[in-house]
Amino acid sequence: MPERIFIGVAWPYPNGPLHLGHIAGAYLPADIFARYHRVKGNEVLMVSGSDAHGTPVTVLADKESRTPQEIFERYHASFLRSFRGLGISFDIFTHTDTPNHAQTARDIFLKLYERGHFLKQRTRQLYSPTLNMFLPDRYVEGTCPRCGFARARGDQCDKCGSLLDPLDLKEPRCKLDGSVPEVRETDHLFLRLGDFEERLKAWVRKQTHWRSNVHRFTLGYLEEGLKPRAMTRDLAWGIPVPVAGFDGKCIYVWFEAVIGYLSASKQYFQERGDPEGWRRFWQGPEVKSYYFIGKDNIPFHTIIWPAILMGYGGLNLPYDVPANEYLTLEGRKLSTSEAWAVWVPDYLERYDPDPLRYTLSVTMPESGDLDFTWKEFVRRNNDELVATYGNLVNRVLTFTYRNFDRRVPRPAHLDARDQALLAKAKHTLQAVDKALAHTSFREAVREAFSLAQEGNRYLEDLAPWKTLREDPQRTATTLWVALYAIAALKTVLGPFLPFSSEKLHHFLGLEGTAAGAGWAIQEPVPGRPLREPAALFKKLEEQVALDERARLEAARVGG
RNA sequence: GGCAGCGUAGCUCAGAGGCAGAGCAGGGGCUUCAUAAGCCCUGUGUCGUAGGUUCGAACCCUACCGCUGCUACCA
Repeated sequence: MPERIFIGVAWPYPNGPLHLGHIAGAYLPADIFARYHRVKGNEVLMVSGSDAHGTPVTVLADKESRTPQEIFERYHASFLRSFRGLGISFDIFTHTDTPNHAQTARDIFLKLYERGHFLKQRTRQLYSPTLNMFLPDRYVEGTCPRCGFARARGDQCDKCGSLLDPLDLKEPRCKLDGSVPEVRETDHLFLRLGDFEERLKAWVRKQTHWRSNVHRFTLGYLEEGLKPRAMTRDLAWGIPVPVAGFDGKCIYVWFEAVIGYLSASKQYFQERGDPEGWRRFWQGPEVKSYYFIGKDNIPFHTIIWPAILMGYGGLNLPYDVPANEYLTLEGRKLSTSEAWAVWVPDYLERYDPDPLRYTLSVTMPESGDLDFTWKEFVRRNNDELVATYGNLVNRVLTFTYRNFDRRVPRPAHLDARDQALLAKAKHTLQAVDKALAHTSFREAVREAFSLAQEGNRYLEDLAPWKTLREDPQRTATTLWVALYAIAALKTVLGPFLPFSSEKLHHFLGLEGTAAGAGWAIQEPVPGRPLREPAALFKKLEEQVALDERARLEAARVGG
């Protein structure tokens, strides 16, 4: 029976192009998961969009003397190209600057307001008269009142480690333009998260299928107690607060960004003339909703978003939040400001998508931070994709194509050795299935590759190039079995390597697409014509690793 | 300061109470269908340090050392 799977993926800030960290942390695992469920015949809705509002966008806009609108549109377009190039298969990738989203966000905000979940509080904050804006804590620096360190941040002193209130800083300066901020009073609406604390605790305790890092982090967070949290900001760029007396203020970007999951779902179905269709992915116990995010987003998805949903009512809470840890690059944390990153648009100019998808799948930071290096990338491409998988496919297909009239050979008696490989292929289909269902992507791809290795061993044992002359029947059988293993590889690697799986599907003489062929091994049909094979992957020069490493170092700023 | 994570073979990492593992690199051999690809053989590690619990500890507990991240506006 088909399942229904909702997949929400982190909403990127459109203040720069996507880099490998974004892909490994959220978009690739979400895409693998979506493709896996689609090929199994399950109904999938995978959504995300640009988080158009928020300070990072306005800061960049100021810096470049452009409007936030221009900035977000530029990078939103870039995101769409990156996803297309990498084969990240969103059903919809929208943004938060749409009337539909604003209306959805206002509706939820007002509902919580009417139900008394908001608290009005007057706060004193630093205001920059030159920038005409209230300054976020991190954009203020000054002298630490405890230890006298001259460059303490607004929220914390990096020297003595004290947590600070920016109002306590001596000689505060604005980090953006160096001006001296002044103190101003301002009213904000605070969401009383405490209203949901007990329900959240009870709910989280039951989510024993969550990854342990996510589960523990969330429980620890809840144990500390939930304080009211400001859900409005003194900003001009965003969704205006729909409550009287809050003119000139906007809804906190995180409050409305998570609502994007819902508004994007509505938009998707509206565009298909089925305005109520979204309900099938948001209501009812038969739908499972997964949220693929980086670890820094955990509390927003396991506490704040569920709290909002509880307050609103009638919609499903997350089923799982398989948050990833961080990908580091050549041993160092990725940093946009220091330009220490591999940008997706750059990557796609020079290389194919599947090698990156493969390397990141194997190096996915599921349980701890993991390091990406260009040397490993080149090695995995050459030793694993080209030599193990690509070469297996190539040697079997070219040998069959040349010696068996360009058709699938007819097998004779299957002996124990043949049966063993067929069994291994079937077992791999199940093992990968199980690993993917549990969002264990590294394990899944390892399982899949062990079949490729087994396939090479099988060929080595049976040596069809030796038996071709004296025993064509034996040779035909060997090749048929090998083709079977390759057909299995095409299926199990499809979610990871969609582009090469489609190629292989074509070479095998199959009609339609690999993505539409089901989670099953397409048994080779004797006599069916094969198509002329070509290499699935390109070998990369060792020099590539050195060049790319040098390119990184050259681009690096500061640090 | 608080919270979290990490420290296992030359390198990158798995493992999580019961004889220390994989891949890569290095060494030796076989093969030639294949993108000079493939296959086999080859691992002497105080599992960060010091204690503790246990018949038994990389694994659990405590302390310490080192590294990292987060601390609520850069995944």
